[in-house]
Amino acid sequence: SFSKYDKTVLLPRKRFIYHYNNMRWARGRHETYLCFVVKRRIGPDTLSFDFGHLRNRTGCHVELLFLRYLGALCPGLWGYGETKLTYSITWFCSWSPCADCSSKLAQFLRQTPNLRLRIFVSRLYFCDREDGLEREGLRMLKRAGVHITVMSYKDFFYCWQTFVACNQSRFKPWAELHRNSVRLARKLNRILQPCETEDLRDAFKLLGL
DNA sequence: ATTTTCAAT
Repeated sequence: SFSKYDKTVLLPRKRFIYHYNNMRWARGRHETYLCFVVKRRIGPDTLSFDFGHLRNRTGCHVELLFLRYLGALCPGLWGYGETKLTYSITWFCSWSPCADCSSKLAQFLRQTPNLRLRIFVSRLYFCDREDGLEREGLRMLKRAGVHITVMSYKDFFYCWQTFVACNQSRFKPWAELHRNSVRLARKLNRILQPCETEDLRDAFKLLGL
């Protein structure tokens, strides 16, 4: 239930820096953090509705934990007719989702068209193999309408201001932040480019075959 | 050149 996480507690500075560091060899990050902002859409306007952060639990990746809390975070998401509300969620995750989470998220989002999701990630989780399931998972999310982006300086800066107990201290970027972000963004772009077989599938679909 | 990864002890 909602009370299981304390949304009033901000992330300690060191924890944020350690877990969101986008270094190439992120040794020992055996946890994943997810900072989120929930916005309710009313007509053309969006209103910030809630924010906070979550950490994975043993046996439950943080994305699926978030889905568990979704009903409490977005009242009216599953209403009928007039009572059905539209939400936009932006989350910032220290790792990109695994194949299983991507698949479950994509499936969930297809069933919930009144929910928009934007995902920022600090690092790419198991995305080295060309034919890896994690890569395909990210493409599935894209096809389900999710915008996935690698976090850049402005995103880390925003998270620092929003989710971290920064006590008005300014965000100090670590060495290589920008370089790593650019490298990972290029890698993600290559991953998200539809592969040849998908192009063919789309072409067949257009032709009605 | 190679290193890690929502742990497993």
